Amino acid sequence: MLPLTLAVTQVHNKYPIRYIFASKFVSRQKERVTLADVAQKADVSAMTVSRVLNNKDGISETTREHVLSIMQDLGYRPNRVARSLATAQTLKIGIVIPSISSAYFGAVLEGAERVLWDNGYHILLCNSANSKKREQAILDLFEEDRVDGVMVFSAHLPCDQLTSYLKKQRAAVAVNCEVEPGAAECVVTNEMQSMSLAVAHLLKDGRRHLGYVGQTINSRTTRERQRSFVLAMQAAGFAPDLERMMASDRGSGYLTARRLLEKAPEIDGLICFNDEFAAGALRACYELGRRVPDDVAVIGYDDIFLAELLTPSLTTLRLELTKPEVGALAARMLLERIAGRPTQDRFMLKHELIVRESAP
Amino acid sequence: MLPLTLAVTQVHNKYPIRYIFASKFVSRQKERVTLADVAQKADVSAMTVSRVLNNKDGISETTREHVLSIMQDLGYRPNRVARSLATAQTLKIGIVIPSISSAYFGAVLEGAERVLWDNGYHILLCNSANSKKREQAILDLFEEDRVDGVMVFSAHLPCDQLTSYLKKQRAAVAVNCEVEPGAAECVVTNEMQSMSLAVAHLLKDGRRHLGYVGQTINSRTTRERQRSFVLAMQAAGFAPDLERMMASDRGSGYLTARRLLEKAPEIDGLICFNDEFAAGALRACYELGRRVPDDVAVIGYDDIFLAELLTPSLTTLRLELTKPEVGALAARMLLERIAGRPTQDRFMLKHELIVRESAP
DNA sequence: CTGTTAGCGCTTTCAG
DNA sequence: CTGAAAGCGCTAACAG
Repeated sequence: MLPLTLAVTQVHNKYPIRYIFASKFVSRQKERVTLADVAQKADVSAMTVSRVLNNKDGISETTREHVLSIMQDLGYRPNRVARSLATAQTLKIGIVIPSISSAYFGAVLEGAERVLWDNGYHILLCNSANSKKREQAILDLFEEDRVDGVMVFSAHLPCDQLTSYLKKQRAAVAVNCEVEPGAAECVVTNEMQSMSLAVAHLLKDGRRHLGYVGQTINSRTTRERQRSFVLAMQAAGFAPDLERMMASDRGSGYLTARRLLEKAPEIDGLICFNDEFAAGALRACYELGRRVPDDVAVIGYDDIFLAELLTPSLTTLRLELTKPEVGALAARMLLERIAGRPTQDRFMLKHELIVRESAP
Repeated sequence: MLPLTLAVTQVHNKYPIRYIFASKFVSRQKERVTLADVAQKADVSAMTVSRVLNNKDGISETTREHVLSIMQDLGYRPNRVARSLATAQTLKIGIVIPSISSAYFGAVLEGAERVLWDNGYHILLCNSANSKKREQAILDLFEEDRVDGVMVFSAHLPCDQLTSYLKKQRAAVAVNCEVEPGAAECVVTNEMQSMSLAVAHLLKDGRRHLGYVGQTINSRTTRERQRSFVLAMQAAGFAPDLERMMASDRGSGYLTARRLLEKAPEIDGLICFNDEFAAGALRACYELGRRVPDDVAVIGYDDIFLAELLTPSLTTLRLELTKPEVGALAARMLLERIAGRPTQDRFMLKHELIVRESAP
């Protein structure tokens, strides 16, 4: 399509490490001013420049000013790569996320980024694209990058594997993952509590035929949410009715809801894995001539930005923390751990029900 | 709120570089197997190990197998920091994005990540949070990180400053930014073309009182889209009517549309900066009792995932490339440039009008 | 086919 | 208060 051919790069999988041999035709690093250049021009030792750079005590004010002005003149920028090698600290955090483009993870990431940036850390971001293999490859590479810590969101790796990968890292925080305690700090949502809220809300309204529009992607949240639906229904005295549960992958909330409603037309209440699925469900109801909320009530999860703008506006389960706050919390926990201070190692977050038009 | 106190870190702004002095109480790097360890155990020189690692020719099969097995045994992972220092290549790309959580940028980012990962590059991601100061700080830090290239999306820095920052980088691609040619490759949208499509579509429908719901955030796209609206209206023979244009920042598309409709009730067609704004406009129409599209037609930009799920489904301007494709294109251009092969240095992308219910 | 030497640009450590 | 020497873990450039 595009007039671009790429440098040939090869991935060698026989290696214990995933190693990519990049093209040789790479332009060399630009010539850059080094600390030694500054030292020479300022007529002091490299160490003096280094001390000024790191704001160490025991430097006379005159020398300091002098060195600083030379740094200015030369447009000196310290080389963090060299610095990292010498100090065994990279000031980088590796983040693994199942999907960058999801509204949910994007918002969480934003909160984490803010906290990390404010504390001098940079983010190395990788998208696992909902693949276990890639999660493993990414975590391995983070080890090679010698990141100071990693954050994992909604991992697909099973508990034992994830645990062993995280143990190899300097510090780790897992958000909505299953990990053995000790391997990483952990932020998780209380899925049973939230699902109970939703189910109770629909039942108290006199609805009796609830359906669940789930997601198939393999993660703690998808599993727990589905399991909780069954449990909550049972707790309310209903036999689990698998006919009224249907799951599919991202993007097909609309189709799934539509098939579900066609298969089980008696359904009068739908709980959807997230707000995007719920939006699809609203559309499906509309097309099938089912009025919302009169015929079918719809509840989503996450309270995304558009939830209150939909018509009817969406009743949804909102986390007690905003999504950026969740990211920020996880980031703060990671920083604590990097600093060697142990913190509470498991945060459990609740949802609250935001009642709007789709399920009053 | 949370039982967490942070390691005290300070940002010193008097320095020419933004330098953060992190806490001293940082846990040291885990003891790790080095290349020298492997060499010793395998009873070969470091260079032999290095050659095996890099898949160089001129190694006997036996030695290679032997070294590989020792690497396995020891669980060796090469240190990319050291490698970067020695080779002056980091295999990292710095990305500056105005907002991670926006559906638009998230999708673009995802495409870029995929291409970069496939070619062995990692992403250093920073959120400029729509701040010029932060953009500058980020670009400075990318220089210190010695990234192999940078990608900038919808920068806020004015053309001349952005140009000078990008010139200092090894390679750069700017997406929807104004940059002097040569400083960076560039992918931009043709705003005049797209706005003309939208305006023509509404006018041919007999509508005469068009309004524009804009965004105030300072970027090429916001400026161009607004300017194009005026120009397109003039070209169609209407005097520019500033009364029918209103802009606000992110999140308040609903409010802006509402105020606009109250101020200029004769409006029968709205063009909105993006689909989220358009969703707000739909809601505003609903609340004001204006039927869409009968009383007011609404057009958005981007064709986000939810656009066709809204009721009425949204007529919108979709780029000829999907958002991930835009990211992927930009990433490929960057890789070409890193490889030293010059490519076309400006891509101009068109929009097409996706006609749905909100403006048939 | 394999080894030796000398850095990459910074910081740690020890002297003065 | 400042400097000299050694090294972080790897690779480039020569030898052999």
